[in-house]
Amino acid sequence: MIKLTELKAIQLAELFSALSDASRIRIISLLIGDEKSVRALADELDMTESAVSHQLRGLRQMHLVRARKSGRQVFYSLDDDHVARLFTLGLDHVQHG
Amino acid sequence: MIKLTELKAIQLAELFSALSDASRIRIISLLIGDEKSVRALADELDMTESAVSHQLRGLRQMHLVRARKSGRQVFYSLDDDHVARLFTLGLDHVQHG
DNA sequence: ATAATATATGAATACTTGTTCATATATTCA
DNA sequence: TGAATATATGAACAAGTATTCATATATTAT
Repeated sequence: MIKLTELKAIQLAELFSALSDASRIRIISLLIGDEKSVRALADELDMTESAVSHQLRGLRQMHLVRARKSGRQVFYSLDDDHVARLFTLGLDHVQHG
Repeated sequence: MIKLTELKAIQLAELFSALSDASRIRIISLLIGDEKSVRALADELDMTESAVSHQLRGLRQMHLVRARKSGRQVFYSLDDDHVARLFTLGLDHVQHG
């Protein structure tokens, strides 16, 4: 048993919420290893740039991705290695589930 | 970049969805290390047994918890160690975020 | 300055989800 | 058998969410 404050429980739930959508999961899978522009992501995901941009905002707010602006493009990458680790650990669970 | 089928993306999102609610996070935090009955969980969480039971069903379906019936009680525990690892990895991210 | 391109944002809508309440099932005890 | 206890389930409602569409901001090129 791990003692959690209500605040930490909410923050943890918010973190996992950020990963709880297939579009965001696919965005993260594309960002593992390199950075990509919004348009590149939208093309590969077959989503509108607007939808991708909305999702990226959520990921940014949870510090899962970071943005780097270059000219008129914005390149997104994973914010830290926790993200890829959560991703691959989750994938493990799904595969041996 | 990790190549994901759409099915796997959906399954991963479903896994994280199962962890995306503060009540379920608190349930899991209570189950790390030991098993607990539905009533014990409900008491500690200050939730109705019905609400806890509904949540446990979702966790069971995602293979995050398992049920052991003993008499008229049902004792729940974490299904495998992936769960606790996802939990503590998430907690890490929240704390050093 | 104007046009074109890349991204972000607000509002609206359709869809999903967590809880409550009432009820059902299962088990034990008298 | 009948009463009591523990858990599960279905329906319903409120609250949250992902996408679309229209529009806004920012940057570059002419």
